Amino acid sequence: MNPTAASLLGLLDTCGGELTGGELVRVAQTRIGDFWTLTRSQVYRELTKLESQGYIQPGSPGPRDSRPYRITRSGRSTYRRWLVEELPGETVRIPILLAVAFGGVLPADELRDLLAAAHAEHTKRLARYRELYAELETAGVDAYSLATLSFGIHHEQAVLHWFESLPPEIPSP
Amino acid sequence: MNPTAASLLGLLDTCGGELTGGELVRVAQTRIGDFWTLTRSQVYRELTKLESQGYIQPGSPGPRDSRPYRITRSGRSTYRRWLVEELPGETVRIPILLAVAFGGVLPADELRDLLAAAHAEHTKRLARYRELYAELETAGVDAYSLATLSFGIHHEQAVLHWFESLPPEIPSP
DNA sequence: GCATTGACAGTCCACTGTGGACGGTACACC
DNA sequence: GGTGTACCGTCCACAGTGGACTGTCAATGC
Repeated sequence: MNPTAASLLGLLDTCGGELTGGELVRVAQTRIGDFWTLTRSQVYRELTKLESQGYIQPGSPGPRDSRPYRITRSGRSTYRRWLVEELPGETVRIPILLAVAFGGVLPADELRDLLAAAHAEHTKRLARYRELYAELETAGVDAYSLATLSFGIHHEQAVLHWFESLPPEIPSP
Repeated sequence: MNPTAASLLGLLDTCGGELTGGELVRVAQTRIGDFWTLTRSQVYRELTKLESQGYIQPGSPGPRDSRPYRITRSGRSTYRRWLVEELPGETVRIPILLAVAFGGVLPADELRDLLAAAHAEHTKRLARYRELYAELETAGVDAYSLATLSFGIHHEQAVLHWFESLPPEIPSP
């Protein structure tokens, strides 16, 4: 079991019915998209494997070759166990830090532009998260969804604080 | 050019000499390991490609088939341009958030244990970063290295704040 | 001296994750 | 009805991960 498979099973488990590959991609985008990416290719590959492992079951085909899947009893217990026993650690890949790490060899104005663009990007993202949070909160969404979104907010705030804490030796906006 | 290739060129550029694959893995671990992972397999694959592209040049072989590489003029200009023009966005993959997102279907005590373990882990990491920061600062390391480490500190602080901000409905330590 | 051992340099492979190209199908709109 | 478009799923090439494996050197102990 890998995280992608587990998240697909999680989505199928918590949707209370059947979802096709395309629907899973969409649902994943809104429900876990901010901290976990599911691409279409990945989703369909995993669905094939999950079916062969008996963790999901296809329902009756819909339009355009769409195949809705439903989680099985064994799929449910497997992914829940995976969540608590085999959860991998987080992986961080932050390209902008590469630019900072090697920033000493870059022209000062280019590094500054780079940092300014990233700063603007994160500012926008934070604003979007906050807005979304307010919406979901008033909509009475469950605490778990709010908690993951709240993580995003904490993260973006930290990034912005970091930008603003850069010492004057580093050309920053 | 991909981020891995760029970071290898960056390391070769800023080391002021030659490095073998093994040395690159080690140097990467200490210099950029906290926000970018380089595995051995990846490093050697990239080195082969970088040499065929003329971005690096092998020096005279050392013991145990070790091949030190030096960056070329074209390698230098290519990766520096990449840094400012083609830097990809950050990718975040945080498995613990999967457990939170689907936490509603988990037994409360299991979720709590999971969160407690993660909290302890991040607390330790933050302490380590802070220690390292103090060391590097007194050692008079350049501002760029301190800045990347500082990012790690901001990130870990944010994660811990998030843990502590979880609402009582979510079983947390 | 020589064998054993262990660390190290690099190779290889299977799997996971990303991104874009592609073909077929249904639906909406004229 | 015919056409465009959005959608469903497939496929492929590349990037990234992790572990198994070979060969080499050096230290250690006999």
